[in-house]
Formats: sequence, structure tokens, C-alpha cells
Amino acid sequence: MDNFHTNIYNWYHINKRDLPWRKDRDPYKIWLSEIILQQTRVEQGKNYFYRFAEAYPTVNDLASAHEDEVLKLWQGLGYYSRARNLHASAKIIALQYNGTFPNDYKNILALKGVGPYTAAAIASIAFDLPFPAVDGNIYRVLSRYYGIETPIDSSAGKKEFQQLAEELIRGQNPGMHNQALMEFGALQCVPKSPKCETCPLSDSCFALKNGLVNQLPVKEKKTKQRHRYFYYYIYDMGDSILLDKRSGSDIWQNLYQLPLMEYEKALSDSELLKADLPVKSSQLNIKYISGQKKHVLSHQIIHAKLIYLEVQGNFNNPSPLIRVNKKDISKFAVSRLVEQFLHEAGLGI
DNA sequence: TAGTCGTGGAT
DNA sequence: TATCCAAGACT
Repeated sequence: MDNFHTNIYNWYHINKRDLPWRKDRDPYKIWLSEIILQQTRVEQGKNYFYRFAEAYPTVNDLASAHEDEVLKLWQGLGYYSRARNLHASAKIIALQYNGTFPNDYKNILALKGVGPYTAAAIASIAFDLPFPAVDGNIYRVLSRYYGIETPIDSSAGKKEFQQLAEELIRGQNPGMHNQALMEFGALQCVPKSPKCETCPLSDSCFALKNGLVNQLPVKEKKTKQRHRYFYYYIYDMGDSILLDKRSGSDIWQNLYQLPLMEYEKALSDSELLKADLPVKSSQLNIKYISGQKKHVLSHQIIHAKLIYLEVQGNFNNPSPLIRVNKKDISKFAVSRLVEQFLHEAGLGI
């Protein structure tokens, strides 16, 4: 083996973390961990892994759960399509594969929510199949070590790094190799202020030799953010409030929320008093309007306010809104934003 | 292909 | 405070 492999493997055996999904090689648990860790730091995902592994010890347990319950367990982790796809794929494994996780790359890749990276990770870690798992860590490590300036978010870059990764894994222990490179990127060759002083590859790293550590990897696309203005309403009916289930292709799909009005621009409080309500009634009393809260997502900045309404007398809530007892609010999956508003209003958790 | 999908930690 | 970006996938 060459310098690159020897040094990284030695480094890995000394520095690898004791992570819960590394305790055995149950493909279901490895799949679960990989979905949770997509675009997510290990420290953020760890507790969710414990949660899911305990609630659903097997893929059949996950398959027989209700989506609402899965989303509730996922609440707070973001990118909720991961939870929906995880659940949908569990059903496919339970029904079409009789509960046995598919053990070949093609069928793993065909699962919803499993792309090239995740399929390679599962195939290599759970089944010793020689597929390179090319994630953000590996783009960073390889671009620096080999001095590759091709943008990692271009199709040419993806092809180039994939090809290099395929050469590097050849003849190696696939699961160990992939995990060693990722762990090395996550702990040693980190994005900002990488630990080059203590790096076992410092003698042969192109970027370090040429002062390019802070320029690599190259990324070309910059994300634009759009602003949205959300006005949530609490309809306080004494022992209950109204909730609404989000649908469509927008953010937070299939999560619950407080009744919402959205506008293209911010409304002043006086405009808000005259504005339409998500549910009309003549028997309403405005208790308060909260200050504006800024909630930042990867492609959106949401400016939100909460309007607290007291409902006088009887009130017929129109479908599809649902009337929920205050003590049951915490059973519904909601976004962080709604969770915070509920908390500030003394409801929910 | 480029835009979209969350949240939180690090700098 | 602003920016980056994390074990990416989907449309």
C-alpha cells in the first residue's frame, strides 16, 4: 500500500470515534444512520439514531409505523423528506424483500432517499462491496491531497472525484476504507483551519505544499435566498386550538402547523388587524401579536409573527383544519419555528 | 442542470 | 453578525 492508504488507515485505527451504528453490521441500522447523517453532523444526528433504533429495532417495526409518528420522531432534524423516504423504503423492504435488506448496490440505490453516496456507504459497510462512498469529506480530502481544483458541484468534478475514489478503494477493505477517509475528513482535514500541523499526510499533501489548503475544495454555486412572511394564528378555544397539516411540494411537507397566512411582504400590526384570517369568525378577540421572528433555512428566510386569538363561544372549525386538545399538541410533528411559537405561547412542549 | 429541501455548530 | 456547511437526494 502507498503512503496515502497506510497513513490514513493508521490514523483511523487510532482516532476513530466509538459511534453507535458501528457496534454491529446490521444493514438496517447502517442505512438508518446514513439517512440521518445526510447533510447532518454526527453530534446532531446521534440522539436521533438512538431514538429511531429504540422505537424501531427492525425495518419491519419502522414499516408498520404511521408516517405521522415517524415525522414526530424526526422533528427538529430538518430535511423531512428523509424521514418520509425512510419510511416509504422501509415499507418496500418489508413487503417486497420480506424484511431482508437488499444486499446488492443496484437494489440499495433504488430505495427512496438513497443516492449514490448512501448506496455506496451501505454496500461497503454492511456488505463489503467495493463501492467508494464519495461524500463532502472525501471531496475535501482528495481535492486537497491531490490538488484537484475542479469544482466539486460540477458534473465534471463529480465524475473526476468518483473515478479517483474508485481507484483508491480498489483492493482495499471497502467498509473500513470508506469510513477511514470520511472520519479523516470529519476530524482532521476539516473545512476551516484543518489540523495540518499534526496531519499524517503533511509530507505529501499537494494543497499544503502549495498553500492551497484554504482554497480547496472549489465550489462554484452560491445559493440565493428568498424572503417569505408567515403569520401564524393561535385560535384559543379554552382547552383546544386549531392545527393544520402542510401538503404540496413546499417546505415542511406533511408536518403540522398553526393556521397560517402568507404574504409577499411584511405587514404592519395595523395592516395585520385588517387582514384576512385563515379561519373567519365574528367571535374573535386578539390577545396579542408577537414580535417578528427570523427563521433561516438553506434557501429561504422566513419572517414570522404569531397572532394569539381568543375564540368566544362556539366555533365551527372548517375542514381540513383539526381541533386539538392543548395537552395533545406535542404529539404532532411541527417545524422548529412552530415549535418555538407554541413554546412561547405556553403551549406544546 | 439548477433549484430546493432544515437545522445548528463553528468561525 | 454573517457566512459556511455538515456521512446528499430529488425534481
